[in-house]
Amino acid sequence: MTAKGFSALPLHERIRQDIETRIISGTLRPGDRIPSELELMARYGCARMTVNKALSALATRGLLERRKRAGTFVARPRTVAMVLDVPDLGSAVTARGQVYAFRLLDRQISDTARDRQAAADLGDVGRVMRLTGLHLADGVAFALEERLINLALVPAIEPVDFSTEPPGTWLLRHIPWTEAENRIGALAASRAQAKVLGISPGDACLAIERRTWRGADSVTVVRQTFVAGSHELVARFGPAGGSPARISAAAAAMTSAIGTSSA
Amino acid sequence: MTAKGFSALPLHERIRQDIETRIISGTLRPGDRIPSELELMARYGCARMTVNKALSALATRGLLERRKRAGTFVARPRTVAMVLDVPDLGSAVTARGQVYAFRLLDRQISDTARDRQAAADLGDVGRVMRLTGLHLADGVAFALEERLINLALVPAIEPVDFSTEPPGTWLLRHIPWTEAENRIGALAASRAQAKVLGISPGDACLAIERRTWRGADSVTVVRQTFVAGSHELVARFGPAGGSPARISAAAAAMTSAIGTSSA
DNA sequence: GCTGTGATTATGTCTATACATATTCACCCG
DNA sequence: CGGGTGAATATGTATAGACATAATCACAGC
Repeated sequence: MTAKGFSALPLHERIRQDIETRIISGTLRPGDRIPSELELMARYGCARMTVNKALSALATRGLLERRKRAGTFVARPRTVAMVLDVPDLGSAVTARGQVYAFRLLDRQISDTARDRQAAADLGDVGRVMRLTGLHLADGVAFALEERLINLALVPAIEPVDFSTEPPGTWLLRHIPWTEAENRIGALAASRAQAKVLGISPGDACLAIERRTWRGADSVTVVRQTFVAGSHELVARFGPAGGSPARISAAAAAMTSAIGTSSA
Repeated sequence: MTAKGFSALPLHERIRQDIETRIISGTLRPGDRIPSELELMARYGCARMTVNKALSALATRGLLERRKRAGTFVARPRTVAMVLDVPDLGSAVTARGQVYAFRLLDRQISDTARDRQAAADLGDVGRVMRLTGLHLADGVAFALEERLINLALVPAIEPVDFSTEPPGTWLLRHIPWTEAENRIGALAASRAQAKVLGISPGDACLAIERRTWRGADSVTVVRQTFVAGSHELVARFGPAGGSPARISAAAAAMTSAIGTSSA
């Protein structure tokens, strides 16, 4: 693009966009070799470090592949790693203009020596806290949360009252973690789940299981069950700097060609 | 000085990891100001450009915020960004030791001038191809795929026979894209969806809608509907360089404390 | 013909320097 | 006392050169 007539952009950025444009437009095809840094440095009339900065950025983004001695090549797209935004539930609800609340349903202190399930989830860590609660938007339950917390690692949470702040937010603000894993799937609501969520048994739900570690120790394991349609996860891959405006314009749901979902 | 310790990683990478570790572990908290490039350059005993490379990388990743004259600050996290692996379905099935196959159910050529739904999904792009097909593992259907393809951008796909390669894989191998977005949710199977997937209407399904762009143009929009339990997405945040071995050991499912799901 | 080895080459990293740019801070003037 | 102005400061960009590293290519020797 570079709609700016002046050289508003730094040089390495213009070089990057120039090459990126050639890849996107198909002038450069996957597997093609692009000129060496020395050649590009002559072509753009700049130092090699400047060319290097542009090419390195494109390589980091996966558009180029660089091999020593061989040269720089347009990458062949393979499996893709996208960035998944995992928002705080309270913030997400508030951002939609609704009132968020968390209601604690149950709270128990257990021990991995007696509680085999907790031991399977957190490892043999000793005392654990088991929480069950509901996430509400405008007073309506949309997600059920079941959580295990390693009390040896987070003793300060034992006396906390979660009426003002849900446990996830409390942990996020108080306990740093070094690793986390989300598993995302779908399930049919059990009878008990359906009852507290106000839906029917067997109804579709989105299930997210999140585990966090601090170094080698498990901090918490949480399973959140969302009523279908109440929550959506968005993962992106694209130019640095966030989502283009186009995406929101194209957000109309794709209606099923098979199921003319009449309801 | 520049004591070349025999570390495998380059210096700017070690500096980056050092600072990143302090942020993630909480030693550096959101809003904290970190030392200036001049101070860090003295502390690490290197040139400013080396420190700059490390800090710029962290700023690009959103972990730091840099303001001229003011300094460099730990960014306040809005959402937690995790890395979501989006594997090729065929590879994923094969990796589990099953036989993968794709069966094309329907194929139509349409036009956004007449097909308002296609126009809503891809924009006013002219001719489009609409595909419907099934993904099979060991001969059993586990996912339904409904796809729209912008033929103006991908004319070469029009004569392709998808008996050997599903359309997603074909596109991945032939068409580079610059942006992609996944939306992940749950839904109840419609009557028609249930029929082709061999499940009952209303059964829980995991729904993934993926859009890809090349520059400003839509390439394809695809909606995949997975039978609940047949497919799981995994997103991670952790030390750079892949998944720790521990995760596979901790993969035991967390049984619901509420719903003693007897089936 | 095959293999190993060394020269060649392109990228990777790092340094030292210079100037540009944006903000903040302190000071001076009205 | 308030506001404008210039100096100080931290980052942003760019350069030129140096050495490191890895992969390839060509050639010599078996």
